[in-house]
Amino acid sequence: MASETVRDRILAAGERITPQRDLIAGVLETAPRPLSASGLYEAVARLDPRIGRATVFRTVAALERAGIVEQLSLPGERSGYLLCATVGHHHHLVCQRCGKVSDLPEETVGPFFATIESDHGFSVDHASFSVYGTCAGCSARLV
Amino acid sequence: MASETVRDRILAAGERITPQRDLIAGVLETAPRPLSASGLYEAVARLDPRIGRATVFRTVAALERAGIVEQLSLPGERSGYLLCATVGHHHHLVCQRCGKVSDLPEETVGPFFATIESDHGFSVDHASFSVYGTCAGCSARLV
DNA sequence: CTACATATTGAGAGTAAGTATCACATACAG
DNA sequence: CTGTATGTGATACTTACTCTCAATATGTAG
Ligand SMILES: [Zn+2]
Ligand SMILES: [Zn+2]
Ligand SMILES: [Zn+2]
Ligand SMILES: [Zn+2]
Repeated sequence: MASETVRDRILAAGERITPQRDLIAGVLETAPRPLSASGLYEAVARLDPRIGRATVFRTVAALERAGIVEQLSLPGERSGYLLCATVGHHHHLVCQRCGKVSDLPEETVGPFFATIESDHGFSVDHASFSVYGTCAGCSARLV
Repeated sequence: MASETVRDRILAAGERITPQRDLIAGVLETAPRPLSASGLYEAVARLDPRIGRATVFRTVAALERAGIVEQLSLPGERSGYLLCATVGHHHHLVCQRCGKVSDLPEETVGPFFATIESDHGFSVDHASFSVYGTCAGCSARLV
């Protein structure tokens, strides 16, 4: 089901489906946490060594265009590629203990942007950020 | 004065002062907007062509350790290096029209993090983000 | 002021991410 | 089924760092 959904989302975005895209989306879909460029390339190459490096990056770009993949980037760290269940641009909570990434819903972020607009006269077009910390599950386990 | 202040901040952080660090900090200090890796390196090399590439990056790292420089990074864009007046880790509003970067004060960000903690049980350690949009000055000019 | 331990520098090689090119292959609309 | 727009793989290239190491400079202790 999930696999079909990703396929559908790719098609719905007007992007073509190819075996390579299917495979790469599958790798991202089953990864428990964001994959680095090399991690993704290696995982893909393990399943099909014929896939070229460029295809991996082009596919990630296509999946980003389709709103299926988000790229996380943090200063001083390698960026990570992440397949998101949430449709459209959004933000993330990244647990530094278990690596789990959860989507930050609009209703949490909206009021923050509203504050920025009212307090600073700054009209927000776009933001891309991830918040790092400890998730509820890991906090519970630490008690 | 500002130059002395940066020097003092470097020393206060337990980092050594060298002519190269002084020069690089000066370039960052006078830049009207964040400099890319190559932009910074070229600007520095113009003032002293003997400075090595590695020294530029090592100096930026030292200035980051001293809390003087922040690195902005956004998926799909080259990262930018920025000398901040605000001491300590903080966040930025980046105007997409004039390039101006302003510091986002803690009182704007704090309640947002508090919401994340209360709504998601996620305890925030660290976040690094920049919000892109149009600053008050540019908005006024557009009326 | 001098000497010394320790940190920093510059040159240059090395690594990793990502892009460009182009001949060949394939998805999919008609 | 066919044609064309699009995607693919090999490979070379670019950009952004990082590493190494001998030479040098810094700041401190005497
Ligand atoms: Zn997501
Ligand atoms: Zn966790
Ligand atoms: Zn700042
Ligand atoms: Zn502006």
